[in-house]
Amino acid sequence: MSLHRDRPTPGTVMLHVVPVSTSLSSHSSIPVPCSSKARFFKERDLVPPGTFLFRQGHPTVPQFRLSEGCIALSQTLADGRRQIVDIVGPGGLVGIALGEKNRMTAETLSYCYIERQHGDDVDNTYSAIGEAMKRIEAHTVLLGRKTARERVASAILDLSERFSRSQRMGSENRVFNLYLGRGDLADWLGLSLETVSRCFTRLKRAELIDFDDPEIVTVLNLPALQGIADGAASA
Amino acid sequence: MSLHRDRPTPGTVMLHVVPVSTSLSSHSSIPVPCSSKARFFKERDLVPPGTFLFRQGHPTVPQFRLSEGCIALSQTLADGRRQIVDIVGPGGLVGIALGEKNRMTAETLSYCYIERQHGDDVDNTYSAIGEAMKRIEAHTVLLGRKTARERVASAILDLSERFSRSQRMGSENRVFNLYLGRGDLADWLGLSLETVSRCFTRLKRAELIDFDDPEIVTVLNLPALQGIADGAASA
DNA sequence: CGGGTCGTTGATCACGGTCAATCGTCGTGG
DNA sequence: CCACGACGATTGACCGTGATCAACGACCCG
Repeated sequence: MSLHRDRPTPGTVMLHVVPVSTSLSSHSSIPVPCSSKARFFKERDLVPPGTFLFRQGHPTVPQFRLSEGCIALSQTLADGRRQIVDIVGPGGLVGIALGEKNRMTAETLSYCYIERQHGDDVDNTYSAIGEAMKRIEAHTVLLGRKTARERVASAILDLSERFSRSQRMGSENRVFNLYLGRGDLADWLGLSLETVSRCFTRLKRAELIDFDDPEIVTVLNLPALQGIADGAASA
Repeated sequence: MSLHRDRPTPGTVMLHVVPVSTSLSSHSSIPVPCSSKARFFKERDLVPPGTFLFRQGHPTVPQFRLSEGCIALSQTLADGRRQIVDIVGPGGLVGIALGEKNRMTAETLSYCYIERQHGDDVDNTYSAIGEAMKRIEAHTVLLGRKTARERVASAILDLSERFSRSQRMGSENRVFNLYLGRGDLADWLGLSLETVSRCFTRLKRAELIDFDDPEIVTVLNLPALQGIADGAASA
């Protein structure tokens, strides 16, 4: 199999993976409250892309750590508008729920290795929460105040930092895998699918990035991208 | 004095208030790193509106709890665009920094009572962080996917819940104080000042809200407002 | 070969931003 | 006491960014 994004009959693999409800009925999940005293033995699992680890409004599930892969946390309005609130990469914590119901839907965007997070690993948990806060705060500024071009540039830089393989920074050409499709990017950046696509095309034509496969991107001019992302007044 | 928003010579009162730099020079602040082992005796202080408790990029300051009042946490881009990331009300935690530099600027929007947060008050801290997460996540959806009218309706509901005095919910008419001016609301909601003003006018004409003083608002039709805020398809 | 999904590109439109004028309130000083 | 300027809110006229609608091509799989 070449890559992700080939959802292999969603739901089948979930049976032995994580104790969450995949189906819409909630009776199959193990409703472990997020008690601070609960202890979990460490467990590691491989989850295919397109898997819903938990869904908005369903009972809370213990938090776990993503050791490899990419997961989208999203929230959906009544009429279907979707907003991806955070993109979680390796090392990130998923399931910071702190309530009885999930406020989020978590979907894997690639093959993911996930493992239970020990409740007593306080330092690790705390720093992961800090990282998540930092990301979401920056994203708030992006959504509230940046233009489409700035948003896309920011996203490319963010993802390139987190997902570039062989980060030999000597040559400034970072190649990396956007685990998000154009539609996912749109739902993350608060734009429409078409606008995202157009921005990619423009950045490509400006030779700031390059791509053949629309999901594998090369950063050609990092400083210029950074300038755009930071809102440097460009002519 | 009638209310807030009459900045009484900013900076003068800070001398004995919080160990943060009010002036732009950072030598006057006590650069207490956010060590988890640090203990602070509880201390309570009254801070006037328009006070900057700390600024983006300055050394971190110990976190404290807002027992009364309203504080805006904002981030500013290089070219001056400002985004208010969170509005903190009574009970909220301020200064969840977790780094060496503040990512935020904190400005009081009213007279505020602030008190030191005990580092060992883990339960309280944890739940406050959870609340902050919840707010900022909801705000992400607002910024990414809601229309101007929906944003303003959401903001009014949010603030009315948090700041309505005499919350006798029997009569559904909640009167409350927007501690934010139109410009602050704009920077919070990712809109322009004028758009915010227009939305207020429209909601007033539709008799969903009422106000004479533009900062003191009465909610006249809560369910309808809720419908708009949630994106219910309105004719 | 046909149907599905995803990405790109074009044409058009509308929501909300920008620019600008006006009004009311407040504080200050002549 | 009133004139003046500063500030905030409101309202109007206009414009531009990005959404929407639509067509098309590439690719994958059955």
